[in-house]
Amino acid sequence: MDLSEYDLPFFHRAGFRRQSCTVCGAAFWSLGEHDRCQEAPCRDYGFLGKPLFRRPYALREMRESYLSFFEKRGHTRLRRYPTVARWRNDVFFTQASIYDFQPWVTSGAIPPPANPLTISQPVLRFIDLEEVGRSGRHLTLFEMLAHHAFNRPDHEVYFKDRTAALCHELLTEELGADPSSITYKEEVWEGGGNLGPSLSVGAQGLELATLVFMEYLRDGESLRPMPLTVVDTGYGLERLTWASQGTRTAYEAVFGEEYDELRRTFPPREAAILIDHARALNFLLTDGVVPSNSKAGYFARLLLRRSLRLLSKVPEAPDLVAILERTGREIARDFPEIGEHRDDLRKVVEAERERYGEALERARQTIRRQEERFRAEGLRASSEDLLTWYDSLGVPPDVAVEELSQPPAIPEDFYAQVALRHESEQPTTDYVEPKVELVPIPASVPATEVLYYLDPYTVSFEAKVLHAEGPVVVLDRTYFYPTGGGQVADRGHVGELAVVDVARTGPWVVHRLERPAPFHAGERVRGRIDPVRRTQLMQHHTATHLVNGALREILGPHVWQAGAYKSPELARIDVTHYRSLAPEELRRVERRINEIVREDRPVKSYFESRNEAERRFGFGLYQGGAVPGKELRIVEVEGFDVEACGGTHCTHTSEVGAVSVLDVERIQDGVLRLTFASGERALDLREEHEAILKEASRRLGVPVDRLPDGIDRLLSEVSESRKAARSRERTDLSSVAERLLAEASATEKVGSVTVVAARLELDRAGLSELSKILCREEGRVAILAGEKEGRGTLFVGSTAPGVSAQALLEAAKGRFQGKGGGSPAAATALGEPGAPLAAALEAAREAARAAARAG
RNA sequence: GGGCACGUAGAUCAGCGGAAGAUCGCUGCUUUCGCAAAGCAGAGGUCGGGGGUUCAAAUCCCCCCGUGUCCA
Repeated sequence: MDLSEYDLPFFHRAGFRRQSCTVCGAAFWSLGEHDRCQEAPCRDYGFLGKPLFRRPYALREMRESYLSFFEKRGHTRLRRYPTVARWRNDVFFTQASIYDFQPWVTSGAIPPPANPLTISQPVLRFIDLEEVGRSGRHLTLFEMLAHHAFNRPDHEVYFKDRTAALCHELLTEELGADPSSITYKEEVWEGGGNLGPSLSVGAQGLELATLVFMEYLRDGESLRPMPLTVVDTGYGLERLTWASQGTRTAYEAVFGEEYDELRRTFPPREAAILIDHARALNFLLTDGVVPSNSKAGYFARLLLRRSLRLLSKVPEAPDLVAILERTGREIARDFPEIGEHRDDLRKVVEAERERYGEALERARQTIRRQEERFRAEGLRASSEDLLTWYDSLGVPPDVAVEELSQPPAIPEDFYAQVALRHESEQPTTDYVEPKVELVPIPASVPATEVLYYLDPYTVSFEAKVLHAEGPVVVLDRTYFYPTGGGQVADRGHVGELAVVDVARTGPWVVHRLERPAPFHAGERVRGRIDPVRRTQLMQHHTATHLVNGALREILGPHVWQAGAYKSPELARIDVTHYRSLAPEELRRVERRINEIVREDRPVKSYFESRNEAERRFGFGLYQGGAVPGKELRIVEVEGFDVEACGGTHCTHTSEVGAVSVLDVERIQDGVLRLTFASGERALDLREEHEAILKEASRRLGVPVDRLPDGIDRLLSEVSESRKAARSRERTDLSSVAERLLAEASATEKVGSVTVVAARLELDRAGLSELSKILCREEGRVAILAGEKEGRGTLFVGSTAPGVSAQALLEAAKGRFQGKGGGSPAAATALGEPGAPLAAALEAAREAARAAARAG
């Protein structure tokens, strides 16, 4: 990064001097004289006991000062975005305020909701988990105070100079920090293919903020300027608060009384972890994360289980739910949505607590059994076993040790060793939906006017061709709905050509035709949309909202949409829920959906300002993910369900027709998938299912309503007859056995041993069964030969002491080129085709005689 | 998304290349006025599903399904 990037007029105006840190070597700007930058680890904390600012601020006060400071300076204050980044698939959580605007706003695809803007965004940093409670300053969740500006070539808001000036004004004039104590360290920021200069703002050993200026696109080795430059600032609310109070750790400053209360029962580190996790969990659970074993849910589980472990170690510890609610009430003063669904949150936590208990109990049993086995072999559990048990059973090492009579030492770096185990794992790259290849549209082509929101029932329209290249056509206006929001694209015709796909790219709606288009720019064409398909898509999309609404109503507000798909044939929705759906619950959901359908409620679709919509409907709007932009398209099923949604919808619930839920599966721990159909398709499927039932009933000769009984009867008949066949077979073999024992040619006594040898028409299994019957008594040797497809089988069984079936087989198998083996009790071999089976039988018999005489 | 573990009788699990087992529960008998208990006897298994290797697979290999867990 070029030096001039940091050489801001503001620094010169205000009298800053560029210096360099003798410890880390970085260059920084300051009004004061410093031999090192004012950030850890280059210098120690200087504000402990000597607050950095004019006066102590509570967390709330600090947030308010910041936001109103920027409001007064022309910024629009935004409400927080969810902590779960549903609108992105590269991360699970919102890890910085700029995440709220990536990728659509930062790429320039969509205008920002306000410009410039300021926000306090709760963000999660699981990377710091181990530092929580230890460093005194790390938190799993913290609020990133930020102001952002998005500069287009035609509209420059502000960039580096004003950002630095605002920062300095805030810290010194507004908050009252000593101007000479602050250092602005030069750094380079890079992420997501973008990069730019940044300034790290430190004072008295604490990093207070980072001012990032996204300016370049990385293109291999070279840099290209971004069309849109972005001011991305981030101030740590908790750090500013801490610095203003100068308490020993950030936890005292941030959590105040709540922390003190926990300190009465727990050591500082544990108290900090508990309260930190409680805060993070309140946000996570409110934003719709359900604890599970993968993805975002895993992190909620991690926090819950860590908390439960800590609490279980102290008998007089308060209940986890109580801690969560206490913390939740405090947060709700600033974020009212937290704690709106306290009962629901409790259910989720209780479910997880129960599952953890079960998992631990199972694991304990496994460990106990394992240890018994070790003991039997004269071994003992190693620390390696502790790792394996943690990895595969989820038992923390201290719990595992409780179960062992001779426990190994728990390694100091236990969790580092766990990490080591996972180091070599290579995540397979996600399957990426192949994109329809689209010819790039020249920038000179004007934007398409989107009409499908005006009236979803219009299926025929006139438009002007703006651009046609190969099979691709862009019109000045269109009613064709492009793929989006889980709804597949419309089909139909433009002119005489069939439309095979419709996609949105930038400001255009692109129609892809079955073959190259004969159109030329300026020509007027008629667009016709396949009305049946469109109707089914509308029904399925509206039905999806009904299903979602009913699930939230019946199961609780922890239910969030985790994905959806609507085709003309079927629709499905994935939702978060902490266990599988009971048949009774499913029935209630289905009934409720169809009740709403019958009530013929209006379904209103309209645009509304984001702030107003959020105020009226809350965060539940973002079922399909947070949608950027000043305006949201709201789809409201009156009195039942409201979502921000871009799809085409029916205008009354009765148009949806009967909704039939076809299947519920647990596609992942914590996520259910419901597949359903509505309208005509639901009837089709009902008919298909009925036809299948009727056919089954016909074939079974049982009325439809008695099918289950009929199947039961059939199954038990099968099992009865199987048993009967087996017992008949045994009886038959028993009589064969008796016959053989009575026949002098087959049976002979050699000392105390009875040797039975015979050739039979039996396969290997038959020979084995017969041998078993013959060998029910002690002192028997059975030598049985059978033949199948020209290959002889020899089976030897023995209960005679000193006569090994295996040895007899060994003596005989060479005679018929047999391959095989076995145990002293039973052995068998298969010969080559045509090899002399009789000779092998005789050899075995001879060997048996010899062995019996010897024994 | 990936790693690891697990899936065997109604339940909990053992067996981990050579003839499917234990404990509890269940049924019957003995005993008892009856119950509990005890003793004896017995029923109960496509060893998750599908391929493969082998003379032989619950056991080894591959794929799939399900469950648990750890990691992102």
